[in-house]
Amino acid sequence: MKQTTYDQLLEAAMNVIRREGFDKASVSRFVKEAGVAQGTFYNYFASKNELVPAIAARILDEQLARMQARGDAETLETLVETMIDVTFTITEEFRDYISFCYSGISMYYSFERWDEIYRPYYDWLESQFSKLQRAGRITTELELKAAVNNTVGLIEHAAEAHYLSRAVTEDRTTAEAELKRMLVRALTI
Amino acid sequence: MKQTTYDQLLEAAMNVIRREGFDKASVSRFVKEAGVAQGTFYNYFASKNELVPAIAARILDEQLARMQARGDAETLETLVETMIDVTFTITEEFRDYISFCYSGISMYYSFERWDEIYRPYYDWLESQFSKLQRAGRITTELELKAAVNNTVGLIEHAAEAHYLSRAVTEDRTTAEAELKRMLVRALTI
Amino acid sequence: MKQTTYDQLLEAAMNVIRREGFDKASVSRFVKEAGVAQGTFYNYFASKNELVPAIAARILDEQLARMQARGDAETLETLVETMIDVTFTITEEFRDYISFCYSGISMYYSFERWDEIYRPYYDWLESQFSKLQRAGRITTELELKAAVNNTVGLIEHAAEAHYLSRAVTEDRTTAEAELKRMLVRALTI
Amino acid sequence: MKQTTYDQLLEAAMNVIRREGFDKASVSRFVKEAGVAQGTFYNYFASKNELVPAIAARILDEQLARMQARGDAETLETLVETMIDVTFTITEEFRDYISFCYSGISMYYSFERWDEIYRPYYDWLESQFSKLQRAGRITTELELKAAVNNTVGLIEHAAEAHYLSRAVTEDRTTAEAELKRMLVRALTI
DNA sequence: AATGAATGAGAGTTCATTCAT
DNA sequence: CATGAATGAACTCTCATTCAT
Repeated sequence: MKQTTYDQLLEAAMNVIRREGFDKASVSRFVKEAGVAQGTFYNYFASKNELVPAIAARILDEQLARMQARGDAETLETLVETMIDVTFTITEEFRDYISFCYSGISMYYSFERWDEIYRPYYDWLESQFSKLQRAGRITTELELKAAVNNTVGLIEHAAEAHYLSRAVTEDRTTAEAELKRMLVRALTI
Repeated sequence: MKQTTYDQLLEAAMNVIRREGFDKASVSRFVKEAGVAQGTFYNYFASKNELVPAIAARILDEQLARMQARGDAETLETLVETMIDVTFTITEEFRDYISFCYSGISMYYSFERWDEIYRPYYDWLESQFSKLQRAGRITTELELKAAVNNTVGLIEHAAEAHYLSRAVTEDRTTAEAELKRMLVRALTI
Repeated sequence: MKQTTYDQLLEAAMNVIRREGFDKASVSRFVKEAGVAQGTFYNYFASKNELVPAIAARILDEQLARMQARGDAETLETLVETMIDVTFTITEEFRDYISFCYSGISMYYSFERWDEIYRPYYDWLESQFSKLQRAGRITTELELKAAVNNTVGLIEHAAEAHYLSRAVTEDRTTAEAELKRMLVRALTI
Repeated sequence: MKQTTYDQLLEAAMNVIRREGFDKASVSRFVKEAGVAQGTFYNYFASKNELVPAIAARILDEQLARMQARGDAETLETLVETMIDVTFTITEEFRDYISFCYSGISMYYSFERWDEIYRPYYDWLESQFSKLQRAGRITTELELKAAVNNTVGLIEHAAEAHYLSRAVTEDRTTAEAELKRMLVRALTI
């Protein structure tokens, strides 16, 4: 099955960014990599900036899909473990794009755009938390939405600290274990 | 007392960013705002990029100074409260520069540069945690460095979610309370 | 009665120019406005430039038709009055296209193209002058073709000064009266 | 004496327009001709469009200077003769720029910009007319400002018809004579 | 230490036009 | 006749940086 021009362009853009870094990321590089004309880019993206949320969405979609693929968790421990594991793996895989997306979105878009992209993930987690709460496996001391927010934020921060910062020296297993312990302590009844 | 040209330039840069946004941030704007010649900039900064860590450091120094000004905390609750309060206030005050710094550093520098800037903050918090641990006020279940890292990350994430994202609708007091409760649950004995 | 694609395109182009100005005048705008495909334009116009004389001709045809609709003038005064009145009205109505036509024709075509478009108008006026001359109502001191040329030019210049320039403050009635007086003085026996 | 960069650029732009026509007129051609860098252009002109009124002003300044160089006219005939002669000569000399200026100004500027450029010329002519009127050599039937406006317009139109249109076949002497006769008839007592 | 004119590569974007369907 | 994706040259303009004064 033939790849669409849109996919060609998105993939090319991601390759360029991975290989040459954010600085060299330019429309002219993208189209050269994709093997299409300069003008073709603008048939698919209104501007260069529109590439940024497109990449971000692709990563988050992938992340959520992997979490959902594991099925609904029976316990808080399992849920937290899944989230941590998938987030760390995704962060490792897509480390080269994550800075790019942060920079790009904060530069060119309001944070509402972030929320829009994160929305499915937040909604899914909220429903998971809600279910566990009804099963008596999560504290009712915490407000649900805030807990969701803080959980996602904490896991992401840890994964980024691990994979984007070279200064963190502990191994992944330790980092994940510490993080899990902290989260379970925070959320358990 | 006369302001040094260096300070003039740094302040001018911050004014431009605050007033005109990240996109308009350029050396030519900075020097116009500072009222000096184009070439003068390069007597003080090796390149435009050097401005980014300079601004980041200025913000983090200010943040740490305010935390330290409150004196050593006797309890975990007090420490967490102080950190949350100061971080939220700083994030509010300097919200316009935070994206700029993230973007700039991730674009032009390795994350080691981040660590270097954060180092005094981490060190201070580690000593605070250590002291509280010895006083039996923090769990010994968690590895100290990881706990420090995760704590800073969680607070920062929450503050940024609150001030940089317009989608979060809860008020500051609620956000802070939820965050504190979660952190204390995670860290307390 | 269904409008032909040609007319749709011409009308669309005129709408775009009127609404969005000369700068936005491009084939892609025209076809979007007309609701046809990009390629369709080239079934009706050899190139974008061909639109310019098409619009110019449409305006001049309309102008001449209105003058002729008033019937043959018996006196110089009546003729001059008719010409002035119609020219001022047309200039007002089509002011948005006049710059476009001037620019476009001078850019892409020789002035012979102008003459070609103006030819029917000149010919008609020459016959009118000739008739009045024979009736002893126009001086024979002036060479006919030159007088025709100068008359058309003077009236057009005045109308454009009135409607395209905001600096002219006199009202239309005054401007027309002064112009008529001047022309009659120049042409009368 | 060394030519300033500004003059180099203006002259280069005029050469390019004369040699290659309006279509090829682009900033990159101008700077190549002037032998300076692309960016240098923007040290002297805020945008490409700013070149247009600059050229227009240069031409009109030259025209007025030549008219004034002939000294104050004693009779209407002399004044009209001078104006016609100078305008025809200037139009011939600068014929290649005149379309460019018309197009450019009408495209990018309000007509107020035209008035601004023409102002010194109008003012001078008004004072000349006024003087001749007091000397009993010009009719008082016509309103002064309108007469000035119409006179300038008529002469310009005739000169442009002569030099920009290839269809006009009469020689310059005849064209000038006809024009003069018409104007004197219109303005004389 | 300060100046600011000059640099020139390269950015994002637009556009008229083509052509296979 | 109509389509619209693809083209790619050309455009204006910005920018960080240099260097003679």
